Amino acid sequence: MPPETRDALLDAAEELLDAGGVAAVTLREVGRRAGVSHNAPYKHFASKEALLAAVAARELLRRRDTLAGALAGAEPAEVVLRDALHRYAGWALSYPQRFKLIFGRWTIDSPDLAEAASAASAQLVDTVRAAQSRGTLPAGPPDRLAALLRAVAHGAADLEAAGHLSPTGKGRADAAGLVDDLLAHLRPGR
Amino acid sequence: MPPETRDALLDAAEELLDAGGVAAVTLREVGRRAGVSHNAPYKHFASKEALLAAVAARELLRRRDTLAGALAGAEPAEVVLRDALHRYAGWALSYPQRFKLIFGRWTIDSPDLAEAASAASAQLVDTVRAAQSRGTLPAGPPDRLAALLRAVAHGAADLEAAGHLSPTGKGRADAAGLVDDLLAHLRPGR
DNA sequence: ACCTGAACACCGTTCAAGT
DNA sequence: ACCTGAACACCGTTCAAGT
Repeated sequence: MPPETRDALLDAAEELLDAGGVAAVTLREVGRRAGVSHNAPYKHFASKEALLAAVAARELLRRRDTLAGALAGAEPAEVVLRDALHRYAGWALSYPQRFKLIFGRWTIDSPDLAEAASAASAQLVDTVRAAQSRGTLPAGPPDRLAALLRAVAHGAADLEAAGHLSPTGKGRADAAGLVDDLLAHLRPGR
Repeated sequence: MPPETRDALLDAAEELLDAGGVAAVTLREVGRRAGVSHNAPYKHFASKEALLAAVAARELLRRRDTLAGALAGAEPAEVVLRDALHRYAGWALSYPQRFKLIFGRWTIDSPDLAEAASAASAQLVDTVRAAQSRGTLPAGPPDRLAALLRAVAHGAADLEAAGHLSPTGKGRADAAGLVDDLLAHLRPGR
């Protein structure tokens, strides 16, 4: 285990991010919490922006792994798919600051990250294809269908996190419910 | 016209926001651009956060007006609806920083804003209801259907802005296309 | 290779004045 | 009522050293 300060810095940054948003993560406070000088971070990250990118990268890789686990399940494709979309929305609502960090500035051009993202995306497309051949999703290009499903999960979670989902109580919708609505509308033969 | 410095400050803040994101809007630079001392903003806004909230508020009210215009069109409901959703996504992609500001921190609890948001939402629901009675949208609670449509437009635009929409070229999707896909899937009788 | 302390330019906010 | 200038505490980043 070479650099253990590096992990301590990442942990401290993530903690500050979760607690107070990106504005609260301060290089100096990160150093303080990691027990090093206000200036040691520069030996591990080129800048504050680079530290934030590393936090985002770590979280994205974690997400990729849990998605892979969910999609590898033995259940029918439509169940696995619904579960994965619910998890996506649940994650966004549980860690809104990480969610916003990751999608707020996709200047993260590291090849591992791009690869992680496209691997996750490919897995989702595979599951969509499986559901299509089971007749639980309509025909059509599976990648567009996957993008549509993901857009709903993403948008509904973002709107719910921002409090923009029907604040008035009548037909109250939450992100998971909207995902279910879409899946129901997509079910063929009705 | 009472306070014309106030508008100058809002304009300067918006300019900085569009150019460099929320991190680039600095109270001192805002003052500089507005031709006042680094400190005059405090006579018009309680804090930097309050200035940003006012920028978000102004943009939200503008949006409400253009949405109202689009929804008041004489065309068939499904055309008006499609147009409004396309405009929503187009706005998000044209002004990503304003979009992120507005949905990034919905602590904007001013009553005018809440009212503007819910008025816009009600108009969208009305259009959905009209499309339903024309038979171009499936039955079901119109507010949930409206939330679903908005979630797709919102999520697809956010993902496209972040570069997360199928970076690989095959079944390439953009926000407007995903909105169209959803409307096509929702068309009853097929 | 990793860390420290001083230093610089910048920022948000407050305060005592000015008109 | 609106604005200014000095001041304070804080921050990102750089630099010259230390081990």
